[in-house]
Amino acid sequence: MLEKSASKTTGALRTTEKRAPALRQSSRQPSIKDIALLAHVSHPTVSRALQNSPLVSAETAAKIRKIAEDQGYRASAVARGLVTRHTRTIGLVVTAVDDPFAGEVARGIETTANDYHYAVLLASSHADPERECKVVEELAERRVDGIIVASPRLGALCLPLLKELDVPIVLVNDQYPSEFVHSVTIANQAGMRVAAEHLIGLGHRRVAYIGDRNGFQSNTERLAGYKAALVRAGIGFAAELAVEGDGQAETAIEAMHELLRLNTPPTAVCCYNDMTAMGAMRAIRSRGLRVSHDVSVTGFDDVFFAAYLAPALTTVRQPMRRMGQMAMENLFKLMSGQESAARARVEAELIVRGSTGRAPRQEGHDE
Amino acid sequence: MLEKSASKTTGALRTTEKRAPALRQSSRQPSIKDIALLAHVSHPTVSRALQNSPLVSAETAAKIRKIAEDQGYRASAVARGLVTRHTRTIGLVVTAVDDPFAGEVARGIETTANDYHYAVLLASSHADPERECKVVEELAERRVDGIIVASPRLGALCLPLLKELDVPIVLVNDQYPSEFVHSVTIANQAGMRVAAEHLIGLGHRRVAYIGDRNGFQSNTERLAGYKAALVRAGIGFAAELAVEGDGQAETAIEAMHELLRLNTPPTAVCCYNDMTAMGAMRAIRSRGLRVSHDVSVTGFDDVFFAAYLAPALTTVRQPMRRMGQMAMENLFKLMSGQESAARARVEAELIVRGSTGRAPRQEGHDE
DNA sequence: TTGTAGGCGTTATCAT
DNA sequence: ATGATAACGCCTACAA
Repeated sequence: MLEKSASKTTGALRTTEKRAPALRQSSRQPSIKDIALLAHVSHPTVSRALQNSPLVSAETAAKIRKIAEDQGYRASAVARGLVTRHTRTIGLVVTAVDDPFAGEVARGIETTANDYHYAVLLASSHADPERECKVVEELAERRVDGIIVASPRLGALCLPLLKELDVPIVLVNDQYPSEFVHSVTIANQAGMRVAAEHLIGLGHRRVAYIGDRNGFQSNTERLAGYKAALVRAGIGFAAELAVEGDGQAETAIEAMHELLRLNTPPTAVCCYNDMTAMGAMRAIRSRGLRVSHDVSVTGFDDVFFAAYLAPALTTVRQPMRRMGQMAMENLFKLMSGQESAARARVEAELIVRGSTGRAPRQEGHDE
Repeated sequence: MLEKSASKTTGALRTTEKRAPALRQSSRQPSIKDIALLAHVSHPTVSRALQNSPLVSAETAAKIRKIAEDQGYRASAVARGLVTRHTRTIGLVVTAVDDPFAGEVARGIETTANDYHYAVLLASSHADPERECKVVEELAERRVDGIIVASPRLGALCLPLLKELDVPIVLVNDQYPSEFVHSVTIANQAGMRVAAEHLIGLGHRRVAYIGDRNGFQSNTERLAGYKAALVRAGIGFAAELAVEGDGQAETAIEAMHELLRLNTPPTAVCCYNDMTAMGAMRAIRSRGLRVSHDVSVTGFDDVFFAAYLAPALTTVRQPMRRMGQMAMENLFKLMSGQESAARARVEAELIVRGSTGRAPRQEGHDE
């Protein structure tokens, strides 16, 4: 019968959730009709006047607007949305609001959305694919005009849902390879390869990688870039040098310690992102080693604090705000029926700072 | 006539904004009536079935739900909002999404809101009071059930608007002193005083302050706490030691340089927040001085990266997520008519780390 | 230039 | 247990 989860229906959900207390009914806001009554005109006339329609005489328009303002009239976007069939609202799904990457992307999106008088409905998935589906469904119920998903693990779970939804969707920086998905991505592989090559150029031969185990597409690509650089340099890939974190600083600490406990520890490490790099740097210091002098570190993203770390972090910059802006602009195109949008790709740029330096004299050389 | 800005009316705005391209009308989503037709029942019955009302027989309910799911039916929150008069949406106003403080508060809010099946509409003011009013108005039009304003400069501009709005509002960490405003704040003054006392206890006599010129209430209070500590220690307040940034790292660099150029530069500095402290630390290093050894630094907030700076930042911790949660819970109370909420106050806690140390031997002692 | 009459997709209030 | 009917506040014909 294929209906494994009948309880997952719309209405069913609501009853299982915590219930907020009953809402007080505040004294109703004035409606278009109230204004019409006061102005001795019909409701549509009020509607027209407030929309600056040329179909209403200047004087009546002025009178109406005056009354509307006096009454503190504020058109109901929900009523308007019901009839116009669009809400001038887009949904933004992020893994966590307080992630610096997501924050900057969100800023680009929000700013652009606002320029067009759109509002942003925020939802976090906390890297839980099930929850991600839930919030997307939620957004659909609220009839958002479009959705942007930033840095999700867009599991197989969600794909059919998204296809069924027929709401325009743009993905930022992590697309599940599929035709119908529009996305803005960065050159993950090339970016990480450049970072690794930079280290190799500094004489490093034992270069490690701390990844993200959440299964993001971006991690797969960055890891590939790292490997490519090693292989190309004739160094080859050593499995013991590729460990996994979760994109958070704290987890990276343990991952870095693990690397430093190896018989032949790395002299450099490429990190999935800046948060990871920050954790790695801390682990390095906590062992009495010096970042750059003893172990070089690279990050990815170039979040705002990267330049303020000591030493400042060498990292692969993503133009995050710009990517947010592009995502929003692509979404606008999609919403207006231009299927052209498709994939946009931005280039990554290596920013060399103090966290990377020449490889130290090797004492315990392997072989 | 008191209508200084007739053009500020609702409808008028929209025409001056950039216009997004016309939206395509996607093939309509199934409505409750469509389902009713297929199930050979009336619309209200469908509505009831989908809400798990006991007023509908188990079999019809099952049949209806099956059809609804097959059709990919998704109840329209906008239609529901029109009749129920609440949208299960709250508005969140922040100065900037990508600010780490705002981000963590937002996370607390979002998580709590979601527990109650509420959604969050995001709006940033970018510290522009005019824009702040605009977004609040915008939120009102969208008929949010409540509003949380985090760290705004709630100028006089907004106050009358907020009062008129009759939407429940909770402020986080920056309240304009007024009776009708509900807020969650931290003990700004006490917190900063403890930080300053910590430095004084370490032997520092030249203690500076880098504030925030945006005119936040929190800055006024923190500055007062700083002064109080100095006065109480018999050191007294020196105007030249109190300079202003804007809460961002970059501006703090210049502010710190200014302090270090003084004839008798400070040996310690209290910063308005962690971002400011981060900038100050960078300025200190760029002059060849060492943080802690030469100049001690304290922050405020304890954002996630504070512990990862080198040296780790001594700072006054705000339980940001918790504050977000409290704000949301207070808002729920307000929305349910309990006027009790009022002000909630949380305590600040000094977290001592490596960025503060004993005052250096003073060479050029004044007097 | 303005008014009248519908309808958007729900929930709510009556009936039956 | 179910079905008519009427809102909710706005917009959009179409008619005057």
